[in-house]
This record gives sequence, C-alpha cells and structure tokens, in this order.
Amino acid sequence: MPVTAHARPPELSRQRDQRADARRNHDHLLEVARLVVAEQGVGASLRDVARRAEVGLGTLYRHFPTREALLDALLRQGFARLVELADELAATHTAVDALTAWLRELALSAAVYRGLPTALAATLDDPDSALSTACGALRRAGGQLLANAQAEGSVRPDVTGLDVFALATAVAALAEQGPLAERRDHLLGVLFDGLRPGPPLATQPLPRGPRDDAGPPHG
Amino acid sequence: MPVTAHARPPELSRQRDQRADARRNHDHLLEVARLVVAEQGVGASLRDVARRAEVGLGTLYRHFPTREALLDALLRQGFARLVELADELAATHTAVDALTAWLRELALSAAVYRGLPTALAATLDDPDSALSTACGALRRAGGQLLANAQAEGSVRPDVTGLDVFALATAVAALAEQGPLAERRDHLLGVLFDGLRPGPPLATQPLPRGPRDDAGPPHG
DNA sequence: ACCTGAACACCGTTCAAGT
DNA sequence: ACCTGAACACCGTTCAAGT
Repeated sequence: MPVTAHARPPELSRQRDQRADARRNHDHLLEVARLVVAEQGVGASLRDVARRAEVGLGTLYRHFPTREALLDALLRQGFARLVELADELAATHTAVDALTAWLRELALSAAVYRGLPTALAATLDDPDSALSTACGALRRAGGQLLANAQAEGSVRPDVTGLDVFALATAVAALAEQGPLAERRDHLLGVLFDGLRPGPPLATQPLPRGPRDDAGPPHG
Repeated sequence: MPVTAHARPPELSRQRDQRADARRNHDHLLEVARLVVAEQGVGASLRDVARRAEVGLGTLYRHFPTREALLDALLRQGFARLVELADELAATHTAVDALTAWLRELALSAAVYRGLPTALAATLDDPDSALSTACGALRRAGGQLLANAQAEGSVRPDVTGLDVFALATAVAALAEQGPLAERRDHLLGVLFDGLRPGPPLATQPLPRGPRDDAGPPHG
C-alpha cells in the first residue's frame, strides 16, 4: 500500500490544496458570518454577509453552497464539544444527572443564534441537510446518555433519543420568546420530570379524535 | 339612555357600513387566503393571495393591514370554539382530564396551518400583534383549566398558564417535522406527565452555568 | 370610499465573463 | 482555480392616481 494520502480527512486536505486567496476568503467569510448571524439570527441576509466581507456574492456561494453549509461551519466546533461533553458527563455523573445536564447544555448551545433551535428541529425532517449529519452525532451522543438512564430504570423506557432531542430544542426555541427566557430552566425541569417513570397524569380519554367539522379549508 | 347603537360589536357594524364591493372583496380574500395558507403555511406569499383573488395588492393590504391581521381573521372561529370547549370540558370531565384534553385540542388546532404553532409561540413576545389578543383569550381559557387542576392538587403548582400554553404549541411545532408527526400524542403525554406533582427527576447540579469560553462571536 | 398597480427596496440563486 | 457582479425571479410595503 502506498503511504501517500490514504487517510487524511478530505476537508483538511482540501484546505491544504486551496489557493491562498481562497483560504483567506473562506476564513474571513466565516468570521463575518459569525457576526452577522449573531446580529440577525440564522435567517441572516447572505447578501449582507458577502457585502460586509467585501467579497463577491458568488464567492460566498462557492465556499458555502447553502445557508445550512454556512451554519454547519459556524457550529462545527460547538457541536464537537457537546459530543465530547456527553462522554465526560457519563464518566463523572449518575446516568440521570448526566442526561439532564447534557440536555440543558444542548438547549443552551442551541440558543447561541436566534432561530437556531427551530433550525435544528427542522433538521429532523430532511436528512440531506448540511446540518443534519452534525445533528445526527448530537442525537447519538444524547441517545447514549438516555439509554444509560433507561437501563438503570430511572427514566421511562418509552421515550427515544429523537424525542428528548426534539423536546430540548423545543424548549430552547420557546426560551427565545421574551417572557419565557427566564423560565427556561423551569421548562426544562417540567420536561425532565416528564421523563420520570410512573403512571400517566391523565386517564387520557381523548374526548374525540380529529374533528370532522370545520377543517382549515372550509371552516 | 338612547337605544341606538349602544352595544353592537364594532366589527359587525363596520361590516354593515361597508360598500358592497368592499364586503365582497373582504370575503373573497379570506376564502382565497385560506387556500393559499393551507398550501404554503403561515408564511404564504401575500402577493399570491391577492393575485389568486384577482384583486389589487393594495386591496389586500387595505382589508388586512398585516399578515397577522389576516391570520387572525382566518383563525377567529376556531379560537372561539376552543374557548368554548374549555368550559364544556370543565363541566363534563375531571379537572386533570379537562386540562389535558384541552391542551391536546390546542395542539391539534395549532397544526391546521404549517408554521402556525411557531407563530402562536412568537405571539408571546409582542403583545401588540393582531394575533396576541386572540391568544390572550386562549391562554386565559387554558389557565382556568390549569388552576382547577392545581386547586385539586393533581397538577404541580409551579407551572403557569403561559408555561402550558407554550409547551403545548411547542409540541405542535415539533409534530410538524416528519418523523415526529406520529409521536405527537406521545410527546404530549411526556409533557403532561411533567405536570405531575412529585420530586424532580434530577438532583439538578447543573455542572456549570453559561460557559465562559467560546461564545458565538469568537468561537 | 374603495380599488389599482407601478415603484421602491430588498431577497436568494445562477452563471457568463474575467483574472 | 477562483472571483466578480449583473441578471433573473421573486418578496413585502407604500402611495399617487384613478373610479
């Protein structure tokens, strides 16, 4: 087997081969994007990013073909840290505390950019998104913590990693609304307590299914 | 006291005074809007609405000065029905079942248009929105059911009407994502179980507060 | 009193032309 | 190999001109 270029991560090698101006543009674009997204949220104007980076609009699209590719680059480090954190917490805390602490960190991390919690939840829909592979790693990390707690019997067995990931980001999304910001930890507490095993709150008669009268197009 | 025009709802009287063509445009616009919003979600193109209603763009804006005013008109009936339903459930079910059944209906109703759950949650932020007064009535109705259940001691006392309203719409928003659609009732069940009184799941050490390293602008 | 649609200031995305 | 920016097809919103 030849020794040359057999296992170097493709991203890194691509960066190596880049022309100097391309590499400079890439990095500068990322810096500026971080500022603009911090200001305007994940729906930030891409034109603004290119403008403030003093770069042609096509250059932005060349380096980040889609908005989610840009977000992915912006979030890569923080996501990696979260994945590591899962292992650290698993090693240092009880299963339940590791799970809840990690989910809280997930909610905090999702709040770094306005609209990100919703964007992460939207990721669940199309697995082709540039963000969704990164989210997959997050979900696996959280799923492991969940499985640990479930194996102990301290968390109800009928919730999935998808469930808790979605619920945590949903709480993060709610906390973006002004009056709920300070209740974030409280809402997370309600969510966590919903994970306790035990009899359900309601006898769940569900008085009727989807109403047959007055649907959206004609009511 | 004069008998003339002392308590007629202003909306109805305004409709009375309208010119015939105005009234026709108003109603037709509403019909078309219902279709377009059903197709495209709450972010639907207002231009499309005017176009398909075969009406000048300014006419749409005259009748519905903002997107939320249009949504409000679209949702008025369903919201009124939900408020009534709260009383009906309170009269016919236990406090807990009335609360959970109503919250489930809220989540179902919020799902009639794509993006509506998020729009309802966003309402909590600015009380000046055309939707927020309608949401206020919803929250009051739900808050009463919650208070009933809390008075019984069957629901934890440290949640507010705002909390449960927000959480229910958040679950509705999650259920818009494909893989979670069929888990809507399950997620609601987790939420409801989070309302049970009792000791918290975690001892909540919250290993560290907001991280001091790697914030959004520089990490 | 109401309707109309052009005008304005924005978008995202693509792609021929340059270097 | 990479950058540029005009071009295209959309938006929401306003407002002078019409009837």
